[in-house]
Amino acid sequence: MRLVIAKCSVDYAGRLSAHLPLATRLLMVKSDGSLLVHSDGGSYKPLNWMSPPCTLAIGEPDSDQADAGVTETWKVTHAKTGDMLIVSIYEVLHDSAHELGIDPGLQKDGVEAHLQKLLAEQIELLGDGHTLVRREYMTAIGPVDILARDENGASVAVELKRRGDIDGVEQLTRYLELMNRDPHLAPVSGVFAAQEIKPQARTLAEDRGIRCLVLDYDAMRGLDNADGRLF
Amino acid sequence: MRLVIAKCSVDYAGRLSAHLPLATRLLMVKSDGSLLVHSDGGSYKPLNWMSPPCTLAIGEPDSDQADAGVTETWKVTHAKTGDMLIVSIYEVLHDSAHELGIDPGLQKDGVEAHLQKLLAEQIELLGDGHTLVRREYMTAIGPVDILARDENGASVAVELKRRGDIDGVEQLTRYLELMNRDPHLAPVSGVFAAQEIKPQARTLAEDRGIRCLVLDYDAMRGLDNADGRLF
DNA sequence: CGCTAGATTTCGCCA
DNA sequence: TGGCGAAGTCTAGCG
Repeated sequence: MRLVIAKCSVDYAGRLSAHLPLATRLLMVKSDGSLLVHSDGGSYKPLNWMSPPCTLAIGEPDSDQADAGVTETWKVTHAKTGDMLIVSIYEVLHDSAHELGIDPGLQKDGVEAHLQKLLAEQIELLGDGHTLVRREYMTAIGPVDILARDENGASVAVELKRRGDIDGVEQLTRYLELMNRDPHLAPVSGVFAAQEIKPQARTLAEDRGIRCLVLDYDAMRGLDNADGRLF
Repeated sequence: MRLVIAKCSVDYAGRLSAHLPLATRLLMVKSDGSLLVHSDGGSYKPLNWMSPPCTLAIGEPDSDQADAGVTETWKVTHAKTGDMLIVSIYEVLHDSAHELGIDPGLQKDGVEAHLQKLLAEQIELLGDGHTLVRREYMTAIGPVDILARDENGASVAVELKRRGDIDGVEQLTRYLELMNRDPHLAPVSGVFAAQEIKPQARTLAEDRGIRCLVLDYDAMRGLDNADGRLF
């Protein structure tokens, strides 16, 4: 990665035309040739950029540009789309290159995983007297998100989704069918829990005797995090 | 703006939880306190970030972290939402600060607006003998991009898009349905004009008797702008 | 100030 | 690989 702080103007011609007047900016050249033009504010979005795959060609200014004070021009082209980004550099204030290597990438703790953890901790959200048996309860056709017991000790299988769609109801139905054949577990009732449950999914679930539970993620997180669990 | 290249790991807790394993990355601290964590690839989107308004606090690692090799910790908090970004720095490879000043900002030449202007000027692109009635012709359900007349004086409604998708065809269909109920206008034919028309959209449009017109933006701009404003 | 629609959106999933 | 939907979306216009 190469970092250049320079007084420059920028022109983009591609899906639209855009122009950045002369100012001091950060030019970030990534190892794939892509270029980001950042100002010292705003959001994470650059003022202008070129996405990979693209190629950077550094050239001399023509006489007109040289007269105007341009010392070098960067031309970034996207081979496929023909998009073009032209940076006219007037003064370089900083220039450094760095070897970063390949990034292992972001690990997102998906909302579903987090919801599962939170619901396991707040199992009473299923109803008074409910107790957790275990998360990821294994069955022959895959893990049930949460297995619990209700106030009478009867088994409750919970399928968790961020968005409750018909697929999730079908999935839970299969688990319930299987688990209800196991005399150690039966009778097993089902709870379909999600931040948002689609009307079709709710209709299908209730038709099959599966209870629907809409979860308030923020509230659950707030409860869990009131004492500052993470840091 | 402060630029730091460092071996670091990053944790984010806010609307979601995310973790970046130890690797060398660019940390960009903008003058509004916001932080961007960039890798040497990908798109313009940072691996992780904190949007302004937020505050950066640099602190010492605790003993556990120090044992693990952490030399300093950055804690960026968003006062309003409570979002938190924690950067654990293991080694600083580069550190520089730069005064950039306020950026004058991007000047965009919008494409759809520009296309509309260009097509209005080059209305004969619709076909020989076509004449412009007006741009943004108002109807009860919104403005039609361009209303024209064909060589026989019959009304032509034009829907303009940068990329022609099914939505645009639906939109034009609604306009046509409405306008064809107006005896002053009927019969109104439709033209779906875009720089690029998706096959599905073309099929739908032609099935409804709507003509498709692919526009060559560069050629249109070239005609309009023969003196070459940009390059 | 909240809502809405567009974005040079980008990103990820799934068919 | 293309289409579709979500995003820690961001951003600008408008009521």
